[in-house]
Amino acid sequence: MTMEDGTFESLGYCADTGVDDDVLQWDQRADCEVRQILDRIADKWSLLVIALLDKHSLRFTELRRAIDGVSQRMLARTLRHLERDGLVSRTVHPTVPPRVDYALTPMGATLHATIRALVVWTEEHQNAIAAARAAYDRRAAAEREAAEREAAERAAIARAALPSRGSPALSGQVVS
Amino acid sequence: MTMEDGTFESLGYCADTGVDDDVLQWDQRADCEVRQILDRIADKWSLLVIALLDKHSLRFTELRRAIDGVSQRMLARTLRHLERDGLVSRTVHPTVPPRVDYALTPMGATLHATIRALVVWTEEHQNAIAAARAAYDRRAAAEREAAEREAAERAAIARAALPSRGSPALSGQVVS
DNA sequence: CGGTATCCCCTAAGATACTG
DNA sequence: CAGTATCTTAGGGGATACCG
Repeated sequence: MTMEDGTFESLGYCADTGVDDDVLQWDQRADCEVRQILDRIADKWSLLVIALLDKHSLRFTELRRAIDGVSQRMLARTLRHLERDGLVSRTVHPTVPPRVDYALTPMGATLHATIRALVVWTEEHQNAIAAARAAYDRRAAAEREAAEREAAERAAIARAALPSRGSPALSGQVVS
Repeated sequence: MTMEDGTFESLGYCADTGVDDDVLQWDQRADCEVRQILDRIADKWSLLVIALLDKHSLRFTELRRAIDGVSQRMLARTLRHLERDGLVSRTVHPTVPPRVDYALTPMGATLHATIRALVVWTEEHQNAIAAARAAYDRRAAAEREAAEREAAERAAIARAALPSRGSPALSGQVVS
């Protein structure tokens, strides 16, 4: 059985609260349906599959080869999910070497357009993001270094203040 | 140390291949930067944070309360990531009860707009998706049932064909 | 208040092997 | 070829405890 499904018992259906523009409402809804659908769409492989299928339909192995890095299991899983969601269609040709073609449904095609916008955003900002990361890391490194220097200094002071002989009977050894 | 980071050693930088429209190129790039950024954006909490911060800046605990379900650890992690990527800014007020405000950077704001498009898509299609899922599940259930009926029939036939006594010495029991 | 560090569990996803 | 079944592992993410 197992079914490896989920989706059903997660985050019980929360009735749509009408067309409310409030952002708080947005994330409320995000918690119910949007979140889940988005997670599926944006998962590791779905995007790639949708991207590839936008040009023309492909068979299983063609997708497998095109994606490079996806395991058989993950590709099958991804395709079944997308099929279940009505985003890709699966047509089996009962030939001798079995042939299965995957294609985008009309709905899948509209999703592709939307996703494309996100990808474009990412492409446009990837340099800015890389720069921000570099800056952040530089700052973090500087801070860490400063902290270490300070710690060393403190240790030196402690050493100087202590009597030449080591531990005075109990407690206090090197001090952290 | 641990740092719990990653990001660095994953998927070495792949130089941008110019502005090529080919879809194959798209997913190639998706494998390098887009994929990773998208994963961050679409992760369990980032979306919510960005959504909330779009209205006005918030402090840590305000976000914590607003999101409901997020652990301290995850919220902190998410915020660090978003800060590192230059999507949210973190300003510390050195008051007696320390106060830290988080806000969207300009880049974060543009991302919000883009994400919003995706959310709108999801909202517009969630009914269609739900319907597709229901249809798929119905089909699957029907198929499974049919398979079970067939199996039962086959078992009945096997039982009838077999002599009243059980396994004939070696091999062939129920036959697959 | 605003975090970081630690432990620990559980699921997602890769590798492998088998089936129709 | 087009999958499913099984095993195993990395890391996402919660709970808890402690620092500044």
